Amino acid sequence: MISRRKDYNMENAYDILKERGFIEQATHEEEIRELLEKEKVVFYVGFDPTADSLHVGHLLPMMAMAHMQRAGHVPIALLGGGTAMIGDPSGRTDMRKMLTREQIDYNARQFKKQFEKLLDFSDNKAYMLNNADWLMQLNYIDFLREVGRHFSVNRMLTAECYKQRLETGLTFLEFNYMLMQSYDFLYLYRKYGCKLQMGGNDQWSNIISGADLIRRVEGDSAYGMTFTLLTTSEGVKMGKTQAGALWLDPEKVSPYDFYQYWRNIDDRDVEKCLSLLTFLPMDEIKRLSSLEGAQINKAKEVLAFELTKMIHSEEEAKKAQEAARALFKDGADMSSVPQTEIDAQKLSDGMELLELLMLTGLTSSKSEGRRLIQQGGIYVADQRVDDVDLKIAAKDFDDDKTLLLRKGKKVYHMVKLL
RNA sequence: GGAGAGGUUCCCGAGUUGGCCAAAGGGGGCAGACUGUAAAUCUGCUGGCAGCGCCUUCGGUGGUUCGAAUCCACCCCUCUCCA
Repeated sequence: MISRRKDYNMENAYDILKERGFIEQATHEEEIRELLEKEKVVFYVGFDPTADSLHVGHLLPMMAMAHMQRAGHVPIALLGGGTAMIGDPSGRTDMRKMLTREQIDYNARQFKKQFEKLLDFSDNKAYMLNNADWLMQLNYIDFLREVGRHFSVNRMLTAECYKQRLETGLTFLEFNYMLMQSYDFLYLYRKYGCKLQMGGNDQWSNIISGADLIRRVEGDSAYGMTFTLLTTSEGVKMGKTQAGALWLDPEKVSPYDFYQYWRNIDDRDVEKCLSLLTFLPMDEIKRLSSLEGAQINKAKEVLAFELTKMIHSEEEAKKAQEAARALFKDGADMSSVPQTEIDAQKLSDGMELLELLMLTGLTSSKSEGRRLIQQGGIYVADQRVDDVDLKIAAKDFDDDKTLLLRKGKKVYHMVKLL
């Protein structure tokens, strides 16, 4: 059993994904394995371009694509610019907002930068496409005649993805989503020879119907696979923070905060995250995640470092790690702690701490700050504050004109005097 | 188009004999204790502001009233059944 997988070069991409826990369902497990063994396979994953950055939820499919590419296959990142104009009803209770072409194009450029961290787009080793390019010019009658006739409404109605919406209501607009997405697969099959679609588990129905369409229209086999949902041990989607999603864009979530997110994950999620979100070899992951008690913190550091390095850069990862160590242990460099610069003039007759807290974004209102102080949750230069009306003046700053604020145990913010 | 049900604070969800409702309860979130920058547990907080008072909030707009989330009118939206 163990020796079977000594030779990593021979490893099948399917086995890698399987071993690392990516795969939830597959249409034809054995056939897919074989296909990946024999051929250079073009495959695609759809992404919804409604936000201006990818987030942690996208990381899992991105990693899967990267593993596949490393094994010699060709990923297509398909942006749903056209389907975004319809909105996928799968598992949703609300209708999705519609975006303009300009917004989608802008988002696409942001996505591309982030994809490039993990995928190599040179020499057609990967593609990024937008389905608006072919969906927008479809002719309704032609489409119905070519694609629509292959879909049975009876069967669609029994599809899992519509179950919920059948109870709460589903518009015809959204009902069409499945046809659009199936057509995408067909289009990619014809144009790029794409034979495999992967996606989140909520896409299962759409994926199967696309593969079916290819079988019917082209008489060739097409396959589908869905990924595990990246959830915390609590069963909640990973990557939700109080501020919203954990974005990959450093403008939206600083590398330090990104690092800290992973540094702080639940013990029980360490192994899963390491195997799904890093390229570390499995035996190393096994070793790290079997660490006991406080030792597991080492594994969390590795996880945080690896991920920050991959998404941002090795330099940012180092800075974040040093900053974190400096704050929580005793170290030197604090340059990466989130920082706010403030004009010395504003402090000339002292500024209320409550106001400073708001300036730094540590609190969103004075009431909140007041509450935190009353509960002993605010520290200035490592001293717990007990006076709600405390004023901060220039003399409170260090020699290097900085002042460290802290909220709770681990939210730090540096104020720098100008 | 017809008949019903409903839109409440971050979410779910009470509240409709008009005042005692900034609005029960739960969830989530934040903070404190405990710890390992973890989990579990316990405690507190959870609309805003120049804190015992004031201001904005219960789909929208007007109205009745000393006073409305609660009553009336019109409008918007959602769902269910019928066509």
